[in-house]
Amino acid sequence: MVRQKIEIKKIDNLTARQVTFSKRRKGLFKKARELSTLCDAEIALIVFSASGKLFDYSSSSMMQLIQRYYNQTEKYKLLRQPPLQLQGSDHSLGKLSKHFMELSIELKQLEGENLQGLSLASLMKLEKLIEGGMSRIRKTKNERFDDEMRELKRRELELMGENKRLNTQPIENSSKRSAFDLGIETISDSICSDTFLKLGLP
Amino acid sequence: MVRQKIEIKKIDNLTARQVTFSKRRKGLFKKARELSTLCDAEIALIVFSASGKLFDYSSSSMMQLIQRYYNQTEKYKLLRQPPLQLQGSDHSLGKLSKHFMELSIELKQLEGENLQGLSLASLMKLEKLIEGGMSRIRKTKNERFDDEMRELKRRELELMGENKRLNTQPIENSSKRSAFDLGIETISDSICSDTFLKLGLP
DNA sequence: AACTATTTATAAGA
DNA sequence: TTCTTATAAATAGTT
Repeated sequence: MVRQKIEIKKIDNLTARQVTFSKRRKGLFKKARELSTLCDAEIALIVFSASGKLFDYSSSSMMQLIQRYYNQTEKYKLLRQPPLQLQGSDHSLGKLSKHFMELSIELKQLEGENLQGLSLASLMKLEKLIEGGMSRIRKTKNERFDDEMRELKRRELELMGENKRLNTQPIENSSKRSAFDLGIETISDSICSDTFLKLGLP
Repeated sequence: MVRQKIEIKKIDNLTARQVTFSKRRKGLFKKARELSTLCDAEIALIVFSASGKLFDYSSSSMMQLIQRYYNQTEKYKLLRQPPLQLQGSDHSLGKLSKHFMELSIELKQLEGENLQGLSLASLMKLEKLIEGGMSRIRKTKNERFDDEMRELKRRELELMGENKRLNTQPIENSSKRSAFDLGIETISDSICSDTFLKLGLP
């Protein structure tokens, strides 16, 4: 950009790279401060050098800014992800259940960043607290799972019965059978892709 | 800075401020990208406009970068403040950490009544959500535990060294030695009752 | 760390 | 918003 225009790609020479890093970093931080002051913007800037040294600036509290960032992006994600209640059967989510979901999402947002501030004792308490909630979630989940299973079994029997009945009456029944298969596939699908895949499971 | 040099203070005129924000923001992000490319640096940049709109850039994953930032700053904190003030549990909780605690308590209160309204898929999602938080809690807890352990070991060695030194000087050392023993007992105590017994560790 | 020739960024105007 | 342009600021290469 000066004396001779340079190409924007990694600078090969180590010394030159370090010098440029130092100069441009200073420039970048200055620009960040200026933008914040001039335009009343909130800015967080984190820079790690290639050697791992940390440089940072934030116009106010780094914690608050990052929190605000999470809130925004998480809200956005929630909006664009037609969140699974729709495809399944639960239009029945009450207000409190929704609140519950929101809470756990907020929980998710919080732990990554704020855990660092907690003491060992606090972390242990937290673990116990959440363990308790978790066990009840698992219990309810398993009950619900049993319910689903029973329902599937029941439908299977029902369909098999129907199938048999149709077979005794020699009228085209292949379409009926494929309808059954489709039904099962849809349910498996909603468990697998929605729960396991989307959320990154074992 | 052009046509006429400007002073770095909040621009009064709203329109001018918005225009400048747009221009300088573009410039700032460009500089950030260039620095990252040229010097192999890791950069995270978060900008909120005065009106609350979010703009962000990160040379790799924002999450990873922020996590790395926390790790660094936490290490720094550990170095400056000799910890061990953990038994009188959480006076050290920041606002957000407190919020986290409150949330998990609310979570605990809620599940009893509201879990019933959730579908299997929702419950599974919830489980994963909380499991993720939990694993991070455990990870952080273990790191914290290691830190404390190391610090205790270091102090133990220090005291043993001092003790030896005092024993070689044959001036009334019996009182000194008992002081040493007392010190160790206090430390063991804090490990046993506070950490292992109270909260049930591996 | 300084210098300086150029490039780049940008304030003001259109 | 976008462009133009005069000028301030940043900086690559050099010392």
